Amino acid sequence: MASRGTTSRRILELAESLLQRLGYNGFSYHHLSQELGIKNAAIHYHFPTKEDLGLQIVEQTRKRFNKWCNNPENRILPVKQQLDWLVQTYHYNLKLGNRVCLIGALATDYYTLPASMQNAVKELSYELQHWTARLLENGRESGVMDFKGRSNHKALCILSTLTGSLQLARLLGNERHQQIVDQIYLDLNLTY
Amino acid sequence: MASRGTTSRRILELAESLLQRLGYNGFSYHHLSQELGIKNAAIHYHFPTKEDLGLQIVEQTRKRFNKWCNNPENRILPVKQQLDWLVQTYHYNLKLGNRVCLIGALATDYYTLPASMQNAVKELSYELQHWTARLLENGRESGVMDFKGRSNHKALCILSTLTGSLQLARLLGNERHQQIVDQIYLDLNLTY
DNA sequence: GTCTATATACCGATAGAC
DNA sequence: GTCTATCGGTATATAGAC
Repeated sequence: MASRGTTSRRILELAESLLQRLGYNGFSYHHLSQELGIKNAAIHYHFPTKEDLGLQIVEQTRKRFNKWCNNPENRILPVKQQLDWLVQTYHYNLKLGNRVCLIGALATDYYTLPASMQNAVKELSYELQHWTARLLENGRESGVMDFKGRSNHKALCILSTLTGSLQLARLLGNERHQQIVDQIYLDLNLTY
Repeated sequence: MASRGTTSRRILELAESLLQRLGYNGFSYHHLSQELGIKNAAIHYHFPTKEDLGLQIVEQTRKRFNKWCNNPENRILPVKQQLDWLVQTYHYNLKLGNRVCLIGALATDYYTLPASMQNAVKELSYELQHWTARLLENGRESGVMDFKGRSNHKALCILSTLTGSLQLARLLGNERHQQIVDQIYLDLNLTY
């Protein structure tokens, strides 16, 4: 199992990258072993099955997200800066090599995933949606931003947009992503 | 090659369904042959390689889209009805069994696709974006809808939202899709 | 146009030496 | 903790009979 050994971390990091670039069914232990300069048996030592590896990728992302959200320093940040952080998280995927977001990658492969991974990515998306809805609700109440309808629906809408944006960027050009983000801010009566 | 023989059409239809449910790397000739009650060699007779099959799926969708857009009966429809048609196209994927849209499915698998498919899906997304931008531009000029910024950016934003929405629906529940669509209409100062 | 049979490659995974 | 070696399964694809 993966704890914090260097090799484990290198495997996990590369696997996350490949998953978001090629999809869950698009990368293999062979890809990993070649690029890391080790044999596939070594990877199986750290992650016995591909399900173990995939699950840890999702759980790692969940922990990263929840850690940021629960950090008191971040919780007291102005609403707009918290939204900026969310948006930068997506933009970071683009910069790292046209990755799509983890949720989008796993959603399109969803019905081929082991149940443990399905449940984990469901949890992640639920937490993300909940946090974003609260953020927007606060933003509207405090007059920082403006939008119609329920904050929960607007949150779902914005998260869908960010998810789709990284995918369209692959087809229509990376500059499209920033244009879409600008439009989101415009629709919220904000400037990025 | 596939023309209009019954078997070819059955293969193409099932392959399209599997592609949008399981991803390009998530379905096989074995899946197809089992469900159609024929042998995988028969499928190779109609579609020699998986690339041939995948390419025809994309080209079929392109033709379907362009045929609708270029139909004079549809071109004279009120702007809102044309937008409704676009939105229903996405909703239809959901009804057919939680399919994601073709563009979303192929975008996440993009870097594992043969070049011919990459080019075809690029073309499709370009045509879709162009048509949607013109639709929104007309809608705003005629006072049917309202939004800030460039119509081209708003079009990209809405298409991203619809793409992501079918994916989030898998994780958060199908009812989320309609909520997201309602929000899109609300943001356009329209009612669905 | 569909079949049986098979070629070839790659996949995830394991046994056992070091 | 990493290696060599290999198993069993499945993938795409083809040859040739019917």
